[in-house]
Amino acid sequence: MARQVKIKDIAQMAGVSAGTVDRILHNRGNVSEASRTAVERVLAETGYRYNIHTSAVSLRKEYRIAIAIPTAVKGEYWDSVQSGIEHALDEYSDIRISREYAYYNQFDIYSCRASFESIAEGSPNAVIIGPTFVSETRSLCGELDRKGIPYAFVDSAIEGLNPALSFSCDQKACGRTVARLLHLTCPENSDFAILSSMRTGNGRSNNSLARKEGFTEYFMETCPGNAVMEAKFSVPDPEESERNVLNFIRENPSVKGIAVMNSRGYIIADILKRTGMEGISIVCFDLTSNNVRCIRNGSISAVVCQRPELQGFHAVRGLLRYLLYNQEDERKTHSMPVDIVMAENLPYYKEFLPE
Amino acid sequence: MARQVKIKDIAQMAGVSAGTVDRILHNRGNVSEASRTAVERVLAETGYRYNIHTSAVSLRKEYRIAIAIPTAVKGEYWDSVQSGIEHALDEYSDIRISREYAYYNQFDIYSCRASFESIAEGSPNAVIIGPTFVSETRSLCGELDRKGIPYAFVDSAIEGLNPALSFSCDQKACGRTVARLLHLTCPENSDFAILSSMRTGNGRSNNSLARKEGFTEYFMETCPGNAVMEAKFSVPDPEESERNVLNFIRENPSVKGIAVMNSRGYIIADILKRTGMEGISIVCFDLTSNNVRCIRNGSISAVVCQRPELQGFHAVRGLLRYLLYNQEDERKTHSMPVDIVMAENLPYYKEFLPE
DNA sequence: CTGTTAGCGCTTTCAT
DNA sequence: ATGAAAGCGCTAACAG
Repeated sequence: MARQVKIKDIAQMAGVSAGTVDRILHNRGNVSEASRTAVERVLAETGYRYNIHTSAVSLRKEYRIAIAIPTAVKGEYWDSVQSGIEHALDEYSDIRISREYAYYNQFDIYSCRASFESIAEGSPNAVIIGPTFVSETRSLCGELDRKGIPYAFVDSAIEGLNPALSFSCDQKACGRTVARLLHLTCPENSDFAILSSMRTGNGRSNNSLARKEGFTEYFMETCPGNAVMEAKFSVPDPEESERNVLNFIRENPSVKGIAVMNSRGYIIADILKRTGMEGISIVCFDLTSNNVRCIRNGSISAVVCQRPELQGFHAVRGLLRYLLYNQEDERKTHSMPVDIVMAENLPYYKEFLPE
Repeated sequence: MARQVKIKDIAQMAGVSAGTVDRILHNRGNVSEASRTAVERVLAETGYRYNIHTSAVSLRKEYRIAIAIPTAVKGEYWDSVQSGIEHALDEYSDIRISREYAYYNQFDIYSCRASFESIAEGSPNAVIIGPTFVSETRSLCGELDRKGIPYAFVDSAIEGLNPALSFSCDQKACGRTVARLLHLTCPENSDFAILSSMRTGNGRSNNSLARKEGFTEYFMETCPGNAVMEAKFSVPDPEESERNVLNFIRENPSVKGIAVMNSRGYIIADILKRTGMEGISIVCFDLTSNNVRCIRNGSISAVVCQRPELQGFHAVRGLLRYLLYNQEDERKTHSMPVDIVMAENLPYYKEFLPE
């Protein structure tokens, strides 16, 4: 069961005091080279791991963790991430942690800039970032690196930065999975289409790009004969969306499967449902409440999910471990599972069990 | 952030001592009705929740937890359950816990009886049970109830018993999900078959029954025109299996989809692969290493999983909370998510992230 | 029945 | 640079 050896034992074995061992364990300096090596040898020999609980008890510090993510709209993607964060905060509520959300509008680079600046000013102990805008993220992370504040990415990662932790799915694999599901849910010899929502801002769509890549790759390998088209719709302008979508479908009657590379599948599903179009399968991302509704009413065939809640949970958990125990040696980049949800398994889909 | 209020505060507010509050918190008796009500009022008012860490620190007790499950063969179902258990033991290694496995042969009721009897004799602090044989489980649980030892079920639950916790999937929903996947992966107008492995013992097949029910229900609702047949094969006798399976397929060429209501899909997949039969889709349960291999080589279309690892993990976690904090008020019966795994999302399928 | 008290193992001053 | 000692909040044994 390990954990029999305690700091006092280590101290005794190394011929120093508990205080010294603690200083070494936490790289707190003020130790002679001699003590350090002696203690480190004993540490290694005994495989010592210290007790989280007692540590947490005496560590009276309050940690402030800042969270910079797109505004969490109830029932949508970032809301799940936030639930995961809150869930973790609750699970670890015996450690004094305060959280501070700095939401930003994911379509507005200025709001992002403002949010990120406020974060840097607050000098929190750790930061969770949902990185939408690349350059903004870069400058925030630079600032944090300078201050020695650890940060974690959720949902996606920005290249060339050095987060303590990062969580995301292999987006190409997600795209392939969407392709497979669409392929399965359409009659043979269908053509397929990717419907993209036009973004107001320049956005990232980093994720969407990789998803498209995986998607088209799948069809090229599997049935190169079937066409994969592409069309656009607009989230803020429903009437225009409806016109565009219906036109596209009328002009391309061979298209029996539509992929939406984000969570907006319900918009298309609702249009088709409302206008009585049938026999077109829709697959998209994320179990938002709108998509749940559409899976239930049969207008969406399946959804691919990336455990947003678990990502939020583990971001907090990981940062805490980092702060409390200097456990930065762990694997930093976590590739989340890609979940498939359809009507049959929807009722049981949960990322958490307890509570 | 809660957790500012401590026992001493409660004690003061209720006009008693910390000891009394502790007694009340843990139903340890020896308290006057007056104190009890006073303290309980303050407790409710303040929303007090005590600190897990400090509690764990002073609670020096060693907990012994016994585990009675079918033998965990590497790479198979119960091995995953066991990983989850070990994972939890590791996560909570700051609490002194010792585990004792009492494996049994899930096809041999006598070995089960022996295992269960050894459990009862050991008087552990808590027990995790993989309940295969109904009457054996009943008598073990009766014994445990008598001794006041809490127990948790994993994988399935036996009716009429009173576990502190129980984890399982809605097996009917699993069956429907298998049906859906098979339906999707077969050409139109296929017929379908359930291949059942003949059991040596009388076994439970409680789970299989519910799975079949969901499966046939799906096809009755969705395409009553297509036949759903049934055939048998034998796990211990591969040659007989091969004869049976091949005969069945030759006699029923319209069958393009085969469901196996347990983890033995790879047996059928291997037979078809070896004999060069193509165009038959197989869907079964559980991500065992054999099934992983078959998904990779394309001989199994999809697999339905029930988070065995997470079940094991939460069984330990829940029992510990029960033991340490008397948190028996929680929801007892947990319905696990039903996961769908196919080639595209297989590489990322994990039940755990950390470590 | 109840209050008091001595730890649990770790962290953190504070002297030295 | 290092040891001694107090204290984190909770539990359990003991005295009353």
